[in-house]
Amino acid sequence: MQNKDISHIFREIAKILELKGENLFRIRAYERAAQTIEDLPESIVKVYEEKRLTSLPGIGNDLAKKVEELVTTGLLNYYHELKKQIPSGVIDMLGISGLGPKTVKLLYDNLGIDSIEKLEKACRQGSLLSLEGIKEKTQSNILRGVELYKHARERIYLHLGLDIAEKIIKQLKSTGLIEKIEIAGSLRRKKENAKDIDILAVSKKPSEVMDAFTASPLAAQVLVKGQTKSSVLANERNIQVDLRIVGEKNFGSALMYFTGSKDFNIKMRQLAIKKGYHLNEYGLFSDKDSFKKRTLASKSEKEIFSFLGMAYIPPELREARGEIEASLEDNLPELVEFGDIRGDFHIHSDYSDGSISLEEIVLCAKDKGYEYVGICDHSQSLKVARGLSVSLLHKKIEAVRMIDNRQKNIKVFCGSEVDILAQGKLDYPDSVLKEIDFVIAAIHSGFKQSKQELTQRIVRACQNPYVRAIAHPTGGLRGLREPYEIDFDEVFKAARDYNTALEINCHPERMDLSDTRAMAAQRFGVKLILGTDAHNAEQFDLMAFGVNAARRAWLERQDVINCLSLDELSKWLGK
DNA sequence: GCCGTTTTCGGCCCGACTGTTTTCAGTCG
Repeated sequence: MQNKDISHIFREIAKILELKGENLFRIRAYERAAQTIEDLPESIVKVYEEKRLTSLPGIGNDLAKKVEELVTTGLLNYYHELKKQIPSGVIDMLGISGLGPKTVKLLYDNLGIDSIEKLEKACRQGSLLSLEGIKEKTQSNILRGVELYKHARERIYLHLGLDIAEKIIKQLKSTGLIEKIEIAGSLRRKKENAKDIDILAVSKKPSEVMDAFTASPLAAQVLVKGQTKSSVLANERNIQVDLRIVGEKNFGSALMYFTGSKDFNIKMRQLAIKKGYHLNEYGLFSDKDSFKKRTLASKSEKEIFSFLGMAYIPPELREARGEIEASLEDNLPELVEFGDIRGDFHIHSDYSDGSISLEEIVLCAKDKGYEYVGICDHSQSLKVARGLSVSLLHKKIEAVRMIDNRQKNIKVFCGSEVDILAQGKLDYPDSVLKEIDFVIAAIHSGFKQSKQELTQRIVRACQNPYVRAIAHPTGGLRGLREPYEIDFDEVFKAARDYNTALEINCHPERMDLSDTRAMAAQRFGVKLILGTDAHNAEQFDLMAFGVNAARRAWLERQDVINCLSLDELSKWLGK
């Protein structure tokens, strides 16, 4: 039973309870617990075994018992009973935008609609009009929701989301109606993927901006259009874009609200209440009553945090994972910044499957202002990526040495991304490994092995005296291949004890370790290393996304190998 | 169902937009 299985079951329970019209706060308790378990950087089974379940936020006695039942029996009787009451197709209908529990229940109870297919048919036949409170407009909106559902929009990578957002911002600015505009939402928090794009702007003519936005050539479809808030589907990737207009004096509070996360907002508002204030997107107020209230802060986020006695919380941390408490105690981490990065290690040259030469790599690294660069090509077994035979590796070592000798302002290391073979042996013998400056070990085969076998392979690699890091430790390819299962405690322990770094692979399809895993690793005492896995010149830019993930993982400079000075790095390489 | 520096009971974030109403419920973020 994995964390994601249990969080899935809790979410399903929440949906069924919604359909049954249960107490909203009870429903939210299940959703909150699901989120806690999903974000949990360690195995819920371990938390259960160590009797720490009720110490998790949002998990009390009752939910702890349910987790226990799931962990020990693999089943949950309560869930089983609930599922009997509502067909699964009815639960699926909740996934349709604009269709909530009340309407779904109405459709199911009165028309027996228990699947999205039946819903679509009923809309087309006009059957919904027989119901009280549903007229032509609602029916066509539901049908539109069904259409959108069928062309399911997936979450998009951060870099693509930022790209689309920039285009829209550029277009809006060109209207001349905008005084100030910023990306908010999960993109501002630098979350690795986004389900929508949130933009906040200041304008004296909000309704004209709304007209321009909804009529934009970049918008394929208008979902909602109001005085100060509109949503469209972008013609690129069909992603939803929300635009909100506020006054200059509310910009800070609106930016905070619109940046989220949702859980962060809830906690902030609760904190404001506890201190006797009232917080919403228009500001921090002395009182909820609109006649008595005075504005305490609203213009900038800093002002609001400061009035609440808090240190400024960078957007990347705003996930309700303890940052509010840390901020109140003035105990926030000093997050690593892009400017702290002094080099990149995980780069492939045209010796194996990269498209750039050694010389070009050095130029790219200099261009980034790096002090050092490691060139890692694949090892001999990885034939598909033209892994280097021992003799070719020797040639490459020679070539790198020659280039390095010619450099004044940058140190060039010869590295290798060495396969961890099925039994945990490395793809070059130690006698060869010791000639390489930087060995990063990786699993590229045998993904189907058991959790124990995969864990042992990585542990053995960590223990090898020549291995300095483990590349993409969980092996997932987003949307393509599920990560393999490993025992993180064991891997973290080996990495810490043998001073082997774990990579945050910056490639958007990898992002491995993820932010929450990297956070867990750091708390275990493991060092992290950022690697772009660049195979061409453009991919050097992916480092920024690794820094984003590192910041979301609460990492400071001393946690990240790429921040070491050349001297410190050389010492570390010597293990 | 959770949770506690006002509380072990009685709260639980809050406002915009929509459609169907004639003051509001449902949905969303």
